[in-house]
Formats: sequence, structure tokens, C-alpha cells
Amino acid sequence: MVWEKELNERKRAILKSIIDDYIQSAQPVGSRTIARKHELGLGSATIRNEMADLEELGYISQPHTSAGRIPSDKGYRFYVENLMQIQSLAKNEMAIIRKAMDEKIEEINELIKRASTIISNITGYTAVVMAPQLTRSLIKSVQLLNIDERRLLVVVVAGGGIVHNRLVNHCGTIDNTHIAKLNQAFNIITSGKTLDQISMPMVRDLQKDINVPADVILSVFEAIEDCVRKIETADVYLDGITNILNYPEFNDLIKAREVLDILKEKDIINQLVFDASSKKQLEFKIGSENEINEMKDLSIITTVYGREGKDIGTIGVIGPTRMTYGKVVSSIKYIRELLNREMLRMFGDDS
Amino acid sequence: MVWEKELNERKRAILKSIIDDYIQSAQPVGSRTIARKHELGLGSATIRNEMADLEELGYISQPHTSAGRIPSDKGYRFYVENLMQIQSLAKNEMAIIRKAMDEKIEEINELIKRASTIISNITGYTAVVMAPQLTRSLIKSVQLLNIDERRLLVVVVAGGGIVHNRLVNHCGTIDNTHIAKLNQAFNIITSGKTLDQISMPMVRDLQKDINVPADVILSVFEAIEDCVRKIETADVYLDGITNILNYPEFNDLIKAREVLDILKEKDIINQLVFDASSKKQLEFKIGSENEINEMKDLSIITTVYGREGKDIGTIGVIGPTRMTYGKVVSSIKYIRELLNREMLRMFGDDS
DNA sequence: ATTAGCACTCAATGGGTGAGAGTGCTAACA
DNA sequence: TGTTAGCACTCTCACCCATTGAGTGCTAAT
Repeated sequence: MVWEKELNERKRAILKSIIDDYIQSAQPVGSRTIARKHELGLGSATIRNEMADLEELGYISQPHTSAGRIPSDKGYRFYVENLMQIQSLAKNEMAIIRKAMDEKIEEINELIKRASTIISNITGYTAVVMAPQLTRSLIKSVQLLNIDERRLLVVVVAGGGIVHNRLVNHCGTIDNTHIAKLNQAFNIITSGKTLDQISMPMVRDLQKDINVPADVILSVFEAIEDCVRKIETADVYLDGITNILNYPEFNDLIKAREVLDILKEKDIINQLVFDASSKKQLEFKIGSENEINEMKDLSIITTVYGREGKDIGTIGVIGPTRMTYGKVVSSIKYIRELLNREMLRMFGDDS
Repeated sequence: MVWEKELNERKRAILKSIIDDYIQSAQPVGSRTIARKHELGLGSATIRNEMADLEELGYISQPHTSAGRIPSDKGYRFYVENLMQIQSLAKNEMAIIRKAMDEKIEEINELIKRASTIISNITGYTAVVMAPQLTRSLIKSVQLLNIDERRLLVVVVAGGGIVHNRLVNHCGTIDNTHIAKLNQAFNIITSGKTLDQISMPMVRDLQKDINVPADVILSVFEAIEDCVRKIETADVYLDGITNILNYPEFNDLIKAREVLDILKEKDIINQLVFDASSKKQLEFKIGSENEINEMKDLSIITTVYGREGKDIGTIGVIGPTRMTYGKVVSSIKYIRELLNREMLRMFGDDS
């Protein structure tokens, strides 16, 4: 029995060769291949012995007796933590990305969408981007606009320049003076507060001061609630979902469909990304490390972006466990830089 | 040689049987099957003769010599126009649909999204819904709101209760009186007009009257343009894209991927649906009738909804040519009714 | 006009076989 | 003692071939 710490140089080199090769070829890799392609100065028999050890330790496995070895999830885990070399982006790739991100975009959601498209194009996998999440966000101001006799528009502005609106239908006509009063009153009780800090009694009190039907006030308040909810629900964008169909591990239609369906479940993705977000700089979930069963053949690499401590979003890449980790990591890091810069430009330091 | 008009009763009955059977089984259907399953009181040999005729006329074809027949696009065309029986929805299906649509929804886009989900669930195919399209829509009003020292919010309201907004960054502080003036001025030159009716000189003139930097005025105008563009770009929702993977005709992964990718191209879908919308009540595009090559194995059934002459959207179903036309038609019709009703409720008669 | 019967065609199925890739083990070697 | 060449063994995969079965077209009988 050999200890994990005793993965000596040679074993590491061999493991790395196996994984590098497998990532590239998707075929079980045998001892001869390693001996030939990677110059380790070792005979195939030696490598065979080492491979037997690695298998016993659980880093690799054999699909069947007379096949080569494929990395296990544990193998990949060791690879990303110790062996992988980060493969920096080519000059022209960087140029392409920068060009796409430099186009003037004024809306945060457009920016995010753009970023996800770029990542999926550059990596060839599925990109997932979660917009900056503002939980418990403060309401900056509320505006009521008279659209026509029967409708009001409620506009809620939160920090970071995020705006949502909602129509409110009502029956009677309400003249502009009343609207203005209502507007002012609502601003007093809402601005600078989070949603939970606004109590119903406050809203009811409004009615005494202003001569507007109670149900209108209630509807307006519901609309505000609705807008805040929308603001606090982080948007998630996926791009390149069908990319996974390119990889031989998903040749099986049933499996492919399962995976596609899972990726469509925004809730799940949300959860997935959310889990991953808070802790580290760069988070790997490899194969069976995902709780979700249908994703046991997928890996997901995520990282956070945004202004530290204020509003952070998540970007990530989903692909087969046999992923080009080195390249994906550098792509994600690069995009993160650009996103951070852009967010700073758009929002400055306010919150 | 037999004429198309001379598709006699018997040929029609046989053609219908073939298509019904093929839609259900996805297998080439032979003369024996027809003779046994559908009681036409005919021997298989007779049916064989008739089938030979139908093949010569182009309604059906043989994948290879010793296989049964499958319908051609021409066959399906004849089927939907003359043979198909509309298969009305089951009571409980109608109940499910109604229940889903009756939930209180205040936003048109939510409603549309909901509708597409329902259709794809009920039919098992891909649903496509285009939101009501307001080309050349009149601007009802424009509102400017001061967000903070450096930002303005521009809100554009169009007919039908459609609202879009956009932030404008500026450098200097602008006080509320100026905002109000600018607001009023913009309203005068924009409201009741379409975008093309607003000329640049008009915008430039504003500057003389109001003491606000020229670039701010320009930015605001750009924001208005942007909002109008968004209003006029009809949203398209697709639901159940991966449903097509359920059908054996897309067992081929390459083909499946092609189709999925095509469906993701919103532009193409837009075009597709747009083409289909104007003319008839119910529009069928069967297989090769689609211009797009990747869609030659798909059929699309569309119809329009909305308030006649005012704003019409499109709903449709995309599936394999071997589609359960009868059921899809009734589903679409039913959803259309509900959508129309709902739109009327939400928008009343205004425009 | 219809149909029973028959010869024919062709795709699909399944067993059999050989090639190839890879392993584990042993014995020889530095 | 670590390394390696050699060899027997295992297992998959691709290919071939015969068989099967569904379906046709044609002909002759009803």
C-alpha cells in the first residue's frame, strides 16, 4: 500500500501524461503510447507497473481488462490541483475577446450575455454566467408615472443602476397631483430600505394622508415588491449548451438529452453556481463531486467576479470531465479581469 | 397516368391510413398492415396496386425496394388539407391548459412565455411564440428620472402598455428643474410619433431652449431610440427545444445538433415565424417547404393571435414532418383563443 | 376489378473469426 | 534492486456471411 503523499515524481509525470493524452484523444491510453509520445525515458513495462500502482490508488481505471487506462475523478482532482499547466491564451484569442468586450455596452445584462457567448466560443464548452446578485438590496427610489386613465407605471431603482418596472391597472382616474403625492409618500417609506424593512402598517397609513383608493395603494405596493423580487433574482445566462453534443462522451442520445434538459433547468444551474461562488478564487467540481446525478460526467469550473464585498456574480464553464482544464482556467481568468474592469467603469464605487 | 383530382375515395382512404400509421409508428408501412389494421375491406394485393399508383403520383415513397411506404412532403400536404381529422383535446388537457393560463399574470411577456411552455408540454414538440409585434409603434410618452448625480433614467412608454427603459450616464450635475423642462420638451417632440418622424433638427433645437449640455440631450435621444428599437423587436420564445431529440428521425447526433443550433438562431426563427404570420388563419410549412436546408425534415405550424389589425403575434409548433397534425392544430387553436381573451383583458381596446 | 400465390429483393440480425491493442507476469539484465 | 524485453493471455472491434422476415411486383385465377 502506497500513500497519497508518496506519489513520487515519476508517478506524477506518468499520471499527467495519461490525463493530458486522454483529454486530447478521449481514448483509453496504454503504456506503449505513454512510452512513445512523452519522453520520460522509460520502457513501457515500467510504466505498466506504475500504472498498476496508480490504479490501485484510484487515480485511474480500466474500462475492461485489455484496454488502456482512463483517469478517474480522483485523478482529475489531483491533476487540477498539482499537475495541470495553465495554458495561456493565444495572442489572437486575447485580441478577439478584448475586441468583443470593448464594444460599448451600456447595460449590465448585455455585458453578461456577451461574456457568456465569448467564453463558450473560446473554450468550446457551455458557459454559464450569473449576473451580479444583489440580495437584500436597498431601494434607491420609486417613481410612479401616469400612463393613461387606467394605468400607472411603477419604476423601482436599486443600487448599481438596476431598474425594473411594472404596470398597475386600476379603475378610477387618478389625477397627477395625487400621483405626485403618492409618489413622494412611497419614496419616504421605501427609499434606503430593503424590502423586509417596509411593513404593511406603513403602507396602510398612506391611505389616511392621501385620497386614493386603498386597492390602488395596495397594487402599487405589490408592484414594488414584484420589482424588488426581480432585482434580487439573479439572471443566469447559458451559452453554447449544444456544444456538449460535440464530445464523444455524449454520443448516447438518451444521456445527451438528460444533460441538455438539466442545463435548461435554471434553478439547478443557479444552485450549482451559487454553491460554487462564495468560497475560493477558482472552484472546480469534477464529475461525481456534483450532487446532481445527471451531471456525474460533467465538470464545472467557476469563479466570482464583481466588486468585492458589494455585488458579486459568477462565471463558469461546464464541460465533460475530460475538459481542457488548463485552457479553460486561463480563459475564465481573463474574462474575469475584463468583466471586473467593465463593472467598475459602469458602476464606479457607488452601491 | 392519373390526375390529382382523380385521387378517388379509396386512394384517399389508403393514403390517410398510411400517414396515420406512419405518424404513429415512424416505420414504413406495408400493404398487409393497412389491410389488417384499418378495416377498408380490401385485400393486401389491391392495396399494393393502389400504393403503386400513389407512389407514382408522388404522395408516398419507398426507402428501398422491399420496405413499406412512407409519406412524402406532398403526401403530408394533401393530408393536412384534405384528410386529417382534427383530434380535439381531452377534457383534462383543456383543464390543465386553462388552469395554467388563468393564473394571474400581469405582464405580456410572462403570458407569452407561459403559453409557449404549455404548448410544448401538450404537444410534445417545440413551441415558438412571438410576442405581439408593434412595428412603427407610436411613442406614448417619455419620462426622464434623476437617478443620482451622474445618471438619468429614460423611460419610454408605447401603446399596449409596453415599457422600456435605459440608463444614461452624464458628467455634470443637472438639477430637477432642468430635468423637468427637458422631459416636457422631449414629450412634445416625441409623443404620438413614430421614431422616423422625429428629426435630428428637432432634437438639436431643444438645446437652444434649455440650458443643458448638448451631449446629454444627444445621449437621451439615443436612449429613446434604443428603447423604441427594443419595443419594436418582437421577443421570441422557444420552449421544449430538446423535445425533438425524442423522435427517432433525429437519432443521428450530427443532424440533431444541426437542428438544435438552427432553433437557437433567433433571427432565423423570427424570419420563419414572420413569413408565416400574415396570410392565413393557420399556416403549414411541411418539410422541404421550408427554405432553410437544415429544416427540411421539420414541419412548422403557425397561427396569429392578438387584436386584429392592431398588434398581432404568432404562435407555432415545430416538430418532425411526421407530426400529429390533428392534435397540434387543435392545441394551437385552443391556446390562441385563450391568448386572445387574455390580451383583450390586459389591453382593452386602446392601442 | 379483385385477390391469392409466388418469386424476388433488401435491410437487419446474429454468430463466427481474425486483428489489434493492451495487460500482467516472468526472467534476464545493469 | 530497479528496469526492461518477451510472451501468453484477454477483450473489443470490425468484418463477413448466412439467415430471417417484411414487403414488393407480377401473374393467374376468381
